[in-house]
Amino acid sequence: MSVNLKQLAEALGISQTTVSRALNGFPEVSEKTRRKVLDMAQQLNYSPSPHAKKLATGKSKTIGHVVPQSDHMMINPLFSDFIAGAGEIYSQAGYDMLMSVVTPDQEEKTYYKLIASKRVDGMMVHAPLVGDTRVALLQKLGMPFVVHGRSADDDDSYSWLDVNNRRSFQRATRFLLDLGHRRIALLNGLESMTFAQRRRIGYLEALEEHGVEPDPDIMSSEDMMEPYGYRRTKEMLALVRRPTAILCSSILPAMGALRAVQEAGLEAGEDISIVTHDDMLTFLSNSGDIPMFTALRSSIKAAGRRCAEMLIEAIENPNLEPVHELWETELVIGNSTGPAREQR
Amino acid sequence: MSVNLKQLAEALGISQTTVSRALNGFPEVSEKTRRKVLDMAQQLNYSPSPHAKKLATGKSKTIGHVVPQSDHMMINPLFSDFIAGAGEIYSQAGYDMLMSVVTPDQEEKTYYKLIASKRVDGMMVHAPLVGDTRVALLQKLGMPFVVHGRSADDDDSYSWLDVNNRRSFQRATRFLLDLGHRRIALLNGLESMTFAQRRRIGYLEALEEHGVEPDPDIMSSEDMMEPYGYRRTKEMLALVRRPTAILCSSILPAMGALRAVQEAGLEAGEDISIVTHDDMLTFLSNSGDIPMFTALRSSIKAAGRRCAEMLIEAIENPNLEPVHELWETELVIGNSTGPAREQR
DNA sequence: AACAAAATCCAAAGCGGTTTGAATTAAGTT
DNA sequence: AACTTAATTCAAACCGCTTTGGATTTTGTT
Repeated sequence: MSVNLKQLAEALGISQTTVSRALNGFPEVSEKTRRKVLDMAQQLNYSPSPHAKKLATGKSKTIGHVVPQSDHMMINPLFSDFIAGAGEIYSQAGYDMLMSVVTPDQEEKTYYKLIASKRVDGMMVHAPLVGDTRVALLQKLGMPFVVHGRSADDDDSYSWLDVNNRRSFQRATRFLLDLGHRRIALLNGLESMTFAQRRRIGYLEALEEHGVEPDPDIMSSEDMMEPYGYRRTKEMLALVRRPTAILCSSILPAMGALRAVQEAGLEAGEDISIVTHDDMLTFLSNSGDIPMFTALRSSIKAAGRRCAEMLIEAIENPNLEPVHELWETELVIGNSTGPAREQR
Repeated sequence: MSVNLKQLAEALGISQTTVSRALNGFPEVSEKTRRKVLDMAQQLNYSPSPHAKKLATGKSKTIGHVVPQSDHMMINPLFSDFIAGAGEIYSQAGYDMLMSVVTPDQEEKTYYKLIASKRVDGMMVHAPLVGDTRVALLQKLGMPFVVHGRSADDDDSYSWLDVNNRRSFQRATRFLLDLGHRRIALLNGLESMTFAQRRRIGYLEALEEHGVEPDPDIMSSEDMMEPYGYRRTKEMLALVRRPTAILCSSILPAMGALRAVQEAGLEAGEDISIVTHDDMLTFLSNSGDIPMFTALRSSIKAAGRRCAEMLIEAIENPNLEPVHELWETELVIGNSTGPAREQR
């Protein structure tokens, strides 16, 4: 059905060495021979054994993703979009994606093992935590990697791609302030994630610019799920001084918030405004002629694609400088915002 | 930092053969030597090279998932939960997960390649389509696989795990009929997927039992996304004879439906009932004291786990009979259903 | 003590590629 | 034609493990 190098070489009456070189585009083989080899390879349906190749070269043409089996990551619907983007690029570039789902306590060990056993040529790091140890580990082990997000503000010693979360939330908050809102709630993600921290900072900065005192009662930080948005919004609507606007960290809590608002007989964009960060999840699209939510948009799938490109680049050119990309979000006006209403 | 077999053997003053056998639990090595070998292996931090092992044994200890990069699969939020479940089991059993994101036209070729190159020991097949070719292909190639879902009703020649979709939707429909509903809408998933077909059949069977004529105007079949539920519900609410109940194929369109209902100033569970199939997505949990939706529940993550177990079982015992599991859903009563209201 | 059987252990040959160092051939000079 | 030099090609070693077939040692019998 298909042959190996040896058989191919025999069929051609040429040594394995030459055949191997011809196939791998080495310069020291004549074009004539190369043609012959390629033709015969095609004809005999030759395809090299990845295992043998990996053993011989020490490269695996594989990129590792280790996903902690906790309620914070896999839970994350962002995950599948990011993977879809990255996977697309991997396939095109001839890389395999190795995914390891592990309990958090196994995480570090898994990195070690994947790297020590040479099963991967590079690692993709998701959602860095505050004080994340993975970056240091990977640097120590000398493994190429790209971080989706950033650990610390000033660390440019590795490649990352991040959304300008601070600026993004600053803009959104300003936007609401400009509409006259003064009680602006923040439904943030878990602030153990660095991006959530940055978002809060941006939000606070904008409030301060406008001399608005932040109110802890209308700021929260939890896993970005629908019920969270619902519950917190319901609670806040019951406050004496309830917020006139809500800023959400993801479309899931935003949907929860909207549900609570509707259930209270209020109308989003009229009685209360909602702005959300929108990762453009394929299955929760905030589209339509006029989007349902006013949103800060940035495609997570596109981020996956770009991260994959960066990583492959880094693998194939080991001594490139680290690359950093800070993406700005798009502020898209939808139906969920309007001027602040008077409130007693 | 770490040694290979040869070095380990030298350190012990024993042949590689014996060391290898000791490590792999062969019987022809004395317990005394085995102990010595294991101790020294530990001490020298020996861990076998997976590449070399794969090359020598022909096994890869890897399970392949090929995900078509279309709007139907990756889109699918079910995906990440299923992966989380399966990945958990793989890790425990020492298997790697290889994920290939490909354009649909590359799909079949990808299966071929993964198998021909021995990169995988087994394949997981998701969401079979009507007239799916993957099963036949895998059978032809003699590769162990498990299907999450089923291709055809009577095909027991391979292992699958499926939810009893027909029965599930039959029950849900009966439940609504028993509450007095007669105009029951169906927001089905794409009927190119076999499970969606089965759901429709169950729905129709229940209607027929009660002598209710199905009405195509309130039956539809699309990708299971939020906007779909919203749009269709909005349309249907505008009908002269509008439905008094809606049966949804997933929690996403159900949320869309709920949004449309609330927006129309109606109350779910009072003015209109909603029942949905609930895959228990970790990020869209239909929980709480009383769940938001009355739902047919079946955990997709648990399915992932079980499928992984079945597949590993099949890989390690090649001549086992195919296994079939048909899971019943749990019918959980939530806030979204109630008796039918009179309608003019 | 002698011999067969059982228990251990080992050298070497794969698995299927890449790569080094040397040999052969072709092309270029004088 | 003789001699360099450059262009091709090759045999063999190597990557790190498994496994076959045989050799050696131990144990059990009579």
